[in-house]
Amino acid sequence: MASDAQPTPVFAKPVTLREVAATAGVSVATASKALNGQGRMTAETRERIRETAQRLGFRPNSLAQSLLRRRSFTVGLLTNDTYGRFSLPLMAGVSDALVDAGVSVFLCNVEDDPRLGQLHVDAMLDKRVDGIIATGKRIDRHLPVDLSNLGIPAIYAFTQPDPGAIAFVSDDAGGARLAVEHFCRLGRRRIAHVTGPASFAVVHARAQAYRDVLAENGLPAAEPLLGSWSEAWGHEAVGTLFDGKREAPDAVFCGNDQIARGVIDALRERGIDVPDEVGVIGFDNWEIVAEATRPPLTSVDMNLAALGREAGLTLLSLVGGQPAEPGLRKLPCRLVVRQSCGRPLGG
Amino acid sequence: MASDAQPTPVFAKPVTLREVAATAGVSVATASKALNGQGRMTAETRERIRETAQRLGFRPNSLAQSLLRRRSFTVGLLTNDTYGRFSLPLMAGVSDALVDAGVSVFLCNVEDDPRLGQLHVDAMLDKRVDGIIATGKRIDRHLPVDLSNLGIPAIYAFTQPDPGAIAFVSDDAGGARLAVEHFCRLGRRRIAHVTGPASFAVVHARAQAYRDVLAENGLPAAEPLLGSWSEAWGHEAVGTLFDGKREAPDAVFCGNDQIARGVIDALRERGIDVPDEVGVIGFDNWEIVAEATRPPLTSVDMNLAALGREAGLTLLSLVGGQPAEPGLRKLPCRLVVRQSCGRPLGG
DNA sequence: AAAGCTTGGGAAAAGGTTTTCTCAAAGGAG
DNA sequence: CTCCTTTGAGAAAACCTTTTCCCAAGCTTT
Repeated sequence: MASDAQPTPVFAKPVTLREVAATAGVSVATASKALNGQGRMTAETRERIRETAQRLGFRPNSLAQSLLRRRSFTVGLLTNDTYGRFSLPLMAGVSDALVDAGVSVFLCNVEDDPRLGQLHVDAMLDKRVDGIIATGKRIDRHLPVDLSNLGIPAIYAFTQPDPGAIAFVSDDAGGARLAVEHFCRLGRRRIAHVTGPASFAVVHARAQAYRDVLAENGLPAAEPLLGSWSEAWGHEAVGTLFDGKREAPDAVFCGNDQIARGVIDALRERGIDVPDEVGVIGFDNWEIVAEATRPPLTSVDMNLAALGREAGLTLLSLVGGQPAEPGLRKLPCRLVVRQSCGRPLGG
Repeated sequence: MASDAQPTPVFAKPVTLREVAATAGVSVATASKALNGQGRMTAETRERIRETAQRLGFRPNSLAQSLLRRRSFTVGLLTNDTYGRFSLPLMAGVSDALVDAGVSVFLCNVEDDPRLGQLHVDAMLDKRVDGIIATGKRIDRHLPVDLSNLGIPAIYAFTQPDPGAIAFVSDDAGGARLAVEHFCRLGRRRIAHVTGPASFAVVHARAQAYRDVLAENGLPAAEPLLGSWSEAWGHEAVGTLFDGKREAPDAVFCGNDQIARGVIDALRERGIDVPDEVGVIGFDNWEIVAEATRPPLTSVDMNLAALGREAGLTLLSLVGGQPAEPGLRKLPCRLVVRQSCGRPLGG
């Protein structure tokens, strides 16, 4: 073995099947079949070839295999979520679903730039990805790419799909129900809703669910307070809710964890106890925020990893030729209970 | 099989060079040369072939090209930073550096699981990536993978490298200097340092720089307060700093933005004004936190995108056969000034 | 007019693997 | 002893592109 004598890292050529075959004294065809458990040969021959491949450190060239099989065992993941707040859990789920099938993931950040999007989509197509998953940071906006008529399957996850496509999204209304119903169960009667801007579809979906649950429970529905997704807005909204002109709420359901954080901070500044006087629930379950609030924040988790997992598995079956019904699939959220809601009132 | 009568979109076979050649009435060799600007032929022939390729929507099969060129134009990015706090800016930089060279990035999250690491490294090797970049969430910990003797170049960025490898890291001492010198320039005299646990190498590097700058400026150095990276610790540390037994600081340099956030909140609770009475600087410039603090937080930015860019470019030159000196390359940090330090005192 | 050069384009190999044929030898049946 | 079947393994095509060599025709030079 000459490879012992290299001082600087010399990048050795990988060993090929041809070399394995030559070393084992068989043809490449036989070697291939031996390693893949195909064909017929004596157990002794098969074992000898396997042992040789092992010893030489042979690994089949995936490029050659892909060329032949017309499948690259790669998929592209497109995102415009630069900070990865939503992308990363989702990506982890996708990757988790695919790694067992030997499929790797190209991550492409397209920002909101159609040129960059086209660039990356072209690169994916050139590399013959088996499929594409598009993901974003909000459900009601389309990525700056056109994924129709690409010749390969595309799946949308947590982003606005093309018509006729398959998309996985979180069930925002369901998530909101979880939160408000939780408040109801705990005996809260005056539940407020502080959320993001009206330009977001989820704001309306969640607000409607909020109203529905209150109606179902015979509770008064205050008009949701729309603002921005920021801590500052949560802080400010408390000023509106507790201005003394109206009956103060005993629970606040917030559109995201940052708003909830702002709400909790503002309540503390006013000397209002959380959770004893007012319960607070957030949305997104952004752990690093939810766990840092005092008290730790109960929050709705969108199960993005599971969403990614489902998207990955569905893409896989699509690539495998299985037909799949187009349409929007809503995946349930779950409520992560921490300490910002307390125990049942008067219970 | 019901899949014969396609209800779902049929995925058409991509058009090959052979088809382009046949359509244009030339050989594949000529077609290839025409499209790559190689070989000699009449301008008319070349143009006809180009036009045909265009019309048919031909795109060269990257797999076949890679097989021939023995370069896949892909690299693997390994990370254990699940939340992507550090990985994503870094990844954006890597991607940015590589996209122009037509190189795509496989993102692999290996958690801290050696088995998962091996799985992903094997997958990368099978897919014949041209190189690998390893990145993590702290500089003094090694990823659970062995990247030596892989036969392809590997670069480390923001993680502990193997000996003899090339690594890019942030200059933490330099970053700390920036922060403390900024305080000095503003006329702060009693500068405290609240930072993370002693188990982190960066804690010591920054603390030493903190002491050095104070010594250089003839200022008293208090012992740095070591704790966790959390808001809660920042909050708690204020209790220690402002216990009345010692002279209260007029500036706090924090080990990260969350600590700084905790410090600022605690100061507000005590009625101590930031920045008038006490200036605060954070580390990491995690914008979503830094901009949400009141007042917005001045923070040291590690330039992770630039780090990723450098790592990407270096890997590219390594892949291209250029030699490169092994060793640790420290890239400078920069101070992002917001409003938590105020203007020069008495200025 | 013969020899050499240029021009335009094609044949074929290479890259590494899988799969379908094909074939020789050995064994069994009649 | 001949014919057929099974067994074990190899040859070659296929996947798609690039590149090196090669060749024929037309042109120039002497």
